[in-house]
Amino acid sequence: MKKQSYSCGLDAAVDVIGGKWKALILWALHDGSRRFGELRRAVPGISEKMLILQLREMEHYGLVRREVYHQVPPKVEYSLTDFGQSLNAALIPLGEWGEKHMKTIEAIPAA
Amino acid sequence: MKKQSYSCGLDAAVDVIGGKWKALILWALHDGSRRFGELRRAVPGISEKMLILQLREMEHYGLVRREVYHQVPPKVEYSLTDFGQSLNAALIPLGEWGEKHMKTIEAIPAA
DNA sequence: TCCGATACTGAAAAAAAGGTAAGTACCTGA
DNA sequence: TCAGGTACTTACCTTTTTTTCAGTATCGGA
Repeated sequence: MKKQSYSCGLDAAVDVIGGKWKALILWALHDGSRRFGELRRAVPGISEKMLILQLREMEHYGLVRREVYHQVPPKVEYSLTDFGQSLNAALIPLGEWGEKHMKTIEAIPAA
Repeated sequence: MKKQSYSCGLDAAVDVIGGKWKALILWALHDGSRRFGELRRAVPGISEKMLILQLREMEHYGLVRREVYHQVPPKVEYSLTDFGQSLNAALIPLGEWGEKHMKTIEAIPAA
């Protein structure tokens, strides 16, 4: 999930949001901070394991900020950093493209 | 590489350009048609197998057009369809984001 | 005292993706 | 006759990614 050098900007960007879930998590965070459990519900189908794994990676990349509230029961809030927000903004056209062509894409047989 | 339904447009788009190579191939085709061998050289590090696999998938999705010239030695040209071009356009901001932050991304340790 | 909620962690297995290397067919030119 | 170029195909193997599922700690409330 990490190359040493990139052939172009898109290459680098794909490396960062690569995988099945990161883009969706980023998206789910676009309107403010969310707790772990909220995110799990916001990203349908994701397992707890994957959610944490991806969040940790995104935190490592500086896309996401993690804030722990020492309470019981525990509370952890995730939010986008400026870097994360800039990436999210760059993803908007792609999201719109997908929205526009979703019908077409869904109609394509899997095999 | 194909879900039944998508939770949002980005979800669908990521499904379409998912994987290590599709975005790069799309990119390599943005300025006109290319032959198989040209593409292989244009996308550094890709194996012939992966290139064909991805091209076939993209053809299947209607992103790429394949034209065979019955000559010897054989000649096959790949180019973007309008659909492919629209996707490519949606990827431009992402490419620019990657370009802009490439230094930052490269500086992040892999582990 | 036991249950539930929260946010995780770890091991193991399954599935998907990618890599390597060899082989195919065809004609051309040496 | 034989190597060379093109565009693949096939089989096999390794790596990476994702899933599954059980388990941890804490405290409040029934």
